[in-house]
Amino acid sequence: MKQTHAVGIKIVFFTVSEGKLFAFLPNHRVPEQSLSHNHTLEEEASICVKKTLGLTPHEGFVEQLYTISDPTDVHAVTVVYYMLVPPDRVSIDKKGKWLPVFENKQAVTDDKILFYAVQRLQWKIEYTNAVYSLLPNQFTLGELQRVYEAILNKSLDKRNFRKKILSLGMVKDTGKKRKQGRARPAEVYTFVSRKLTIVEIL
Amino acid sequence: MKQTHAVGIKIVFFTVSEGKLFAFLPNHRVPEQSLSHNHTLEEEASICVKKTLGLTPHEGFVEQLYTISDPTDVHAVTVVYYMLVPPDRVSIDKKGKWLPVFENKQAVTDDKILFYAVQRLQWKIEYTNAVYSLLPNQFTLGELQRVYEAILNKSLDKRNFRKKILSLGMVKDTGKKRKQGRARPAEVYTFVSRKLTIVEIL
DNA sequence: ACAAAAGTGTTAGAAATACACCCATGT
DNA sequence: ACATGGGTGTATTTCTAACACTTTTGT
Repeated sequence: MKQTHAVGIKIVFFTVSEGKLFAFLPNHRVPEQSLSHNHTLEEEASICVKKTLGLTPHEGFVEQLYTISDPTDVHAVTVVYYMLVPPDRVSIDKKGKWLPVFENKQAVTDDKILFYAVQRLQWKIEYTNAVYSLLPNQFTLGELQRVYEAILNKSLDKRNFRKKILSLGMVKDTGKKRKQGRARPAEVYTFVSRKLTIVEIL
Repeated sequence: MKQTHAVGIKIVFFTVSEGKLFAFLPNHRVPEQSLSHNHTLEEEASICVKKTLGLTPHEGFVEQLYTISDPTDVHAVTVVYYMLVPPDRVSIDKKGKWLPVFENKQAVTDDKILFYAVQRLQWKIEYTNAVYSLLPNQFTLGELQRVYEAILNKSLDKRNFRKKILSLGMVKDTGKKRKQGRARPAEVYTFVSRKLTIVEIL
């Protein structure tokens, strides 16, 4: 005799904007959805992404975090994911629901999930190219650094950062330059690969 | 309207013995069990551990790996764990069901799960004291090194290994010595903590 | 001329790696 | 005496971290 359970998924959506890490938390909650029959978890996650932000999952980077269970909850079993959302796909009308992760002082229902997701994200960007999904196709090293700083919540040394990134070979120079304001134009880079890659020094 | 799903758990049991990493694979399968109502995943995992090997989970180290889904499977959703089993709790009569992970050439039904579990385990022991659960309370550095070598599937330099382990402060000297065979008696060590600890150099 | 961000090298300390011999015991 | 596993130190290389000034552009 087989027993069945209500299964849900939760997705912590992250984006970086104005030098800050934001999470999508409408009503101070992590978006959640029930798993339907005939759907895999991945399919259901796609639907959740679509429904919540109007995106498809391959527009960002999605990773499964872990699975929790609580027989007394609406969902006896909940599979938790996080997704990195490119800032240009964040629509303005949802602005109020994106909370700055490190500054927010409001209570968040799923704060443990949120903090764990942040930690896993911080970890992930240290040894993979996962940040590609938080930057447009072309970007400057300054922009890249600001994304790292926003996620790690600390400032980094410019020279050491560039040395590291370039030695890892995760980005390549396009030869183009971009002017911004009244500053010196910056070199424009692209990611060598826009798929998740373990970057390690051989 | 809420839909429900059959949920299962699978546990990859590891142990180290005779200098080799073994996984418990009766019928070349990873042990599996259905989640019952009123049980959390952790409770169900405990029951599975008990039923499969006659142990309680706190006799070893248990970690959740990830959750997979297949709507056409007996279990639409399966949560995968691995557990490190102290070798002295491995009973002889189950001997034939423990397969040597790196030497085994027989087909294993859940080989992807198995290999992923091995990889996560290899990773884990690099920055935590998780191996405590594969050693008795008292052990020599030689025994500890053989456990690392079995899991990493490569040999390590004795001097560098000892330097590293001692500098991490995860073990302490008991002052006792243990004679084994016709060799020089070895210092006996214990783990500073038998809880999972992130070991890093400050 | 000045404000703003981009770009660039060196040095010192820490950590990782490679490597070979003597020690204490049992047979 | 010899076989077995235990124990120890040094030199090299690599990685990390700290640090300040010049360049190019717009105003």
